Amino acid sequence: MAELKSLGGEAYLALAPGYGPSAFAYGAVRGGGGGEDPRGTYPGGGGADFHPGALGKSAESSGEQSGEEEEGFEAGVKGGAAFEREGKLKGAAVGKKPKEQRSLRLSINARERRRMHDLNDALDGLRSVIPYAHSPSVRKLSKIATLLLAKNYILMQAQALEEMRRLVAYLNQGQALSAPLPATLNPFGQSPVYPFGGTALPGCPEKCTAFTGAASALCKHCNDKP
DNA sequence: TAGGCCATCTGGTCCT
DNA sequence: AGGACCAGATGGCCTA
Repeated sequence: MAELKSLGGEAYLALAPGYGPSAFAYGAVRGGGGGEDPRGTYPGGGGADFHPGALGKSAESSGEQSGEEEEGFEAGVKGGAAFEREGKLKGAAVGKKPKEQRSLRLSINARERRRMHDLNDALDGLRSVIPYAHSPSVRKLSKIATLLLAKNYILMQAQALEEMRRLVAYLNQGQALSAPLPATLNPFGQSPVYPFGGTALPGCPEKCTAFTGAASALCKHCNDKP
């Protein structure tokens, strides 16, 4: 659970029942024992999971990797078996020769694989911007956990942004900062602690630079300065 | 061994 | 007709 502390902003970490605790345990417990994801990375996945078993199947059945459609093709363990059982294709393939049907089916399979790989790439991209622990010792977020965390993270950021806007609006009213902010406007507590860890600069009485280190376009005092 | 997660295959549906 | 998208089925791998 240690790595969970590095996540910060715990509000967005609250996952739906069934995913939150399990997701935590997944990352903490499994990752803690572990090292790198033993499953590795699938080819072309851009860092996404690679399933050894899937690789075997993929390498054997994938047109992408074995010379697209055919010859080296071996029916997949499941779908392939079903395909063999069916021995036919519905829809567009109806009326085509078996070899053409097979070629078409393999083409469709390859497209679907690419589509899913693209989807996984996108999920990896999403994981990369979610501030959960990224160390090798932490297990990668599952797909569902990634989506739920992303959703909560977005909500949290939106809420934080709204708080900041209200705070800036309050400061722009020209009221002295020495007076404690109303509770509703001071999410950071009684002391003048600012979200970005900056220190108020003496130049601006409104201390707006404390937030960004630069004069704020939203601060009337900064804007009034020559 | 059960449960979770995942990759792949497949057929159906919708859209261009 | 062909491609994209989707959901169900299947089986492999890993962890508790």
